[in-house]
This record gives sequence, C-alpha cells and structure tokens, in this order.
Amino acid sequence: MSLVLPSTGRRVPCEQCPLRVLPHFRDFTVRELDFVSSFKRGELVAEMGSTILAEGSLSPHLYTVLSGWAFRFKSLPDGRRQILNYVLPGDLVGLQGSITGEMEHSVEALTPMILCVFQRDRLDELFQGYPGLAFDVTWIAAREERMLDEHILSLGRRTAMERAAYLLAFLHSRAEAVGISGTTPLQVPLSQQHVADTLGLSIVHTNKTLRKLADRKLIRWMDRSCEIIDPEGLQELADWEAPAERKRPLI
Amino acid sequence: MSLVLPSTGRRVPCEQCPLRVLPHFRDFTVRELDFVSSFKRGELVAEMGSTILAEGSLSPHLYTVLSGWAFRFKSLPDGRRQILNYVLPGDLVGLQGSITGEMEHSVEALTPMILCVFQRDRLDELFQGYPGLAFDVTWIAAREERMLDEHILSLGRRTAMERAAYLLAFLHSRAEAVGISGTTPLQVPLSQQHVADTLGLSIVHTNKTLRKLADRKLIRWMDRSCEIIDPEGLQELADWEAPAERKRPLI
DNA sequence: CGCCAGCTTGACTACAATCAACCATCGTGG
DNA sequence: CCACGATGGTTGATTGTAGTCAAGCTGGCG
Repeated sequence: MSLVLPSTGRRVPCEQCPLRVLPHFRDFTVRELDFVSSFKRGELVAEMGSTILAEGSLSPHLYTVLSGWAFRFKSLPDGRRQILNYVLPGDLVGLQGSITGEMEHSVEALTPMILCVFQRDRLDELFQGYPGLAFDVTWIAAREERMLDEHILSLGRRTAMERAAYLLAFLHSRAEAVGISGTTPLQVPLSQQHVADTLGLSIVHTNKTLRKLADRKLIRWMDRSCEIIDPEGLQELADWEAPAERKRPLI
Repeated sequence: MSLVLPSTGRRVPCEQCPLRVLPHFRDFTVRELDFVSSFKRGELVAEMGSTILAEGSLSPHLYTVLSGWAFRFKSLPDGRRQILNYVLPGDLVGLQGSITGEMEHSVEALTPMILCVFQRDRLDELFQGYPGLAFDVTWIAAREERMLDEHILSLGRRTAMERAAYLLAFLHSRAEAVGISGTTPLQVPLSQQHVADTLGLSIVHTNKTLRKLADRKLIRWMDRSCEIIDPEGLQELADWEAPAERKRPLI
C-alpha cells in the first residue's frame, strides 16, 4: 500500500521476504525456498485500478501478492458485475487459470500493489520435484474453496445487513492475519460500489445498509475506505466466527 | 441410481471402473492405476437422504462417487440452509476436509449412492510418489473453485428466473458429461426445497418461478424430480454457456 | 471555476418473503 | 379397508425488503 516504482526488476529476494517472517506462514526447507526463489521471475508493480488478469485471457503467469489489495470478479454478458473474493498479501493469484487453461475471472487492484511473478509452465516442475510445495498449492486451493463456500452461504441466506457485516468482519479477519491493521482501526480500501458488487445489492441499498452499520458505531465510512471500528460487533451481527487459521503456506 | 445392497465389500475393481471408460476421463498410467487401486479401501453404499459427511466432523475418509447424486451444504447457526454445489459420479468428496482438517460443510445423498472409499492419511503418499495424480487433485480443486465462482455470480447478479434456469442448465451439462441422461430427457433428482436452498429463495417463490419455466416448456416438474426438456432454452434464458470440459482426471 | 467520482437521501415500484390454505400421493397402523 | 399423518407441490393475499429513478452534496483536480 506504499511505494510505487514503475519498474519490473526484482527488489525483494525470497530469502528476505517480508511476509515469510510473519508467524502466520509455515517455514520452508532450504531446498523449497531455493526452488521458490528460482521459480520467481520478477516483480510486477500495479497501479490502483489496474487489471492484473483478465477473464478470457491465457496468462503465462502466476502471482503471489507481496503488498496491496485486489479483488477477483466475473461479469454477465450484459455487464452486471459480481465480486467473487478479495486478494491480500500472501495470496496466490491466477492458479485457477494456470491449471484449467483460460482465466474464468478477472483480477483488479484496489490499491497500488507489488506482486511476485512466477512462470506458469514451471508448475510441473514444482509438482515433480517438490511434493511438499505441491501439497501447499492444493492447500491454498482448498482454502479458497472454503472462503467461497462461506460467501455462497452469505449471499444465499443472510439478510443485507448480515451480509455487509459478514463481509467487513471477514476482511478484517483476513487483514489481521497478515499483519495489516496494526493497533489503529483497519482501513479497508473499498468503494461502496465494490461492497454492492460483492453483496449482490444495488449501490443505493448498500449505502443505506452501511449507514445503519455506521449508526451502530460498527464502522465508519470515509472516501473509498471503510474503517472497521468494532470487528467483534460485526461478527456477532453476522453470526459468523473467524476461522482459527493455523500456519499456512506461502509460495 | 440403481442397486442398493447394504454391505461394504469391494465390488468394482478400479481396473474395471465403469466411469474410467467414459471418453470424458483421462487415461492413467498402469503405475497410477495400481496406486489408486491400492488407495481404495472399499465401497460405501449410502441410502437416499443419508449424510455422507457432516460439518464439524473430522472424517478419516475421502470418497469418489461411483453412482448417484449428492449435494454439499452449509447452515447458519439458526438453521437457514444453503446448498453450495452438487456432487455427481466421478467427483471427489471430502477433499477440503482432508486438507484443511475439519469439515466445513456437510454432504447428503439425493439418491442411493455408491462411493469408493479412500484413506485420507495416504494422501501424503500420493503427493510424494505420484506427481501426476497430485496435479490431478489440484486440478479437481480448481474445477470446484470455478463452479463456485459461477454460483456466486448467479446468486449475486441473476434474477430468480435466470438463477433457476442456470441451475438446471448447469446440472444438465454436468450430468451429460458423465453419461447420465441418455437419449430420453434427463431427470434431476431434486425437490423444490433443494432448488430453493440452492438459489437462496423461499420455497413458495421457487415454486412460482419453476412453474414459469414449466409454462415455457423448458422443464417439467414431477415428484421430487425435474425433467429437463429444453437445456438450450435454459442456457439462453440464463445467458450461460456450458464450459467445454476437456478430459478430466478421475481418482 | 467547473467537472467528475463517490456518497447520500427521498419517493415510488417491483420482486420476493411470509402467511395461510389446500391438494395429491404414499405408507402405516388400527 | 380406511383413517391418519407426512411429504411435496400449488395458489392467493399481504407484507416487507430491495431495486429504480431522481436529485443533491462533497471534495479533489485539471
């Protein structure tokens, strides 16, 4: 969420990855780390609002987010847009496309971002020589699946208020896990249009719903950003518990 | 969808698996087939309506569906239920739980079923010694993710009619791919309550929506079963295209 | 200064939930 | 054999949630 230099060089060696030191991520063996390091092709610096991956394309790359926020989305032919999930530091982006062939969704940056770039065609090598990492990749896919299951439950069976509360509690919990948030209340870099496209609501109704949350002092809305004041209150309202995330892999 | 004998023996050797011969599934090497065969512990015969896996449990097993239909679902603490996806022959069930630890959703049989039973703790072995199969497992997870993405789009941005049409077109396309359906119109083994819990609608409204589809001669509703008369018409109404599924793995 | 993006609010409409019956079919037990 | 209760589907009336339309506000920026 900070520096943006329009270059493509490599600035962060995997051995000094700022994410890897977080207690949240599992340790790698030296051999694994060496491979990941050689797997990395460089870094991609993306501006806020730019498209990282586009639906229908066939990207040769795969990314891990080093810093910044993004979201995955799909659109209907007539333009209606639906946000599928959010992408935070440590997340793998483009795995689905790498495995299935063509991208079935797009990814757009919510903030300036830095991403590690991997070569999709070396994924084979990873599976051939590094079963531990191969398992990690599957683990990451299973984690995404779990999140999508939750979103479907929310979209299908929660009321507008509950959905909004769930979304914000969810994002808070994810940001906290990767050490964004600090002591001050977390600022989520969203517009109300993003919230609407996530919850499956119109902007107008989203606005009215968020106002109610603000009136209850659970959040505070600022320009293109939501301050999470009371994450526990949001969880309670949504009747949702943040999963106890154990150590997870980082590729 | 046919025979049901309450035993647990092994009746179908992997080498003679009725699914494996379908053009839809990729060929295995002899070594891979041997492993899968040894990975298989037996068969589970499940009655219609029985629970295969339960949310919150920690199952030691992993299954592949040999025959029959099932669905995955989650519930809110107050009982509201949401169906997440359907499970058809050739599908892997319980992978998420095997990788993440605890099951985060339940699975229930829509028809009598036969499932191949695998030992979860031998998944390591698979990743260690069979990179091709490991990749297949990841492929399967990515495929599920793609389906969930579609469902989220549908739930969030399609109208009730479009959602219903999408669901039925989707199920038709999946059934067709695994050779259920034959020449006669496909019968989908659902109650209207299942449809409601999938689309995030009330039963009453679901009923009215399905009537409209029936009036347009796209489907015909019978007791606990929906006959898909015009799959193309449903696709068109939902503005959805069935994915061109290439050969896929079967474990 | 004026435009644009993002947020806000009110009035009106429409889609979907809830409530309340009612029907048909099927399996069970008196 | 029939009465019953249960399951699954159908329909109409009423209520309420969310969508659409329309206007206006604010702050940033060219």
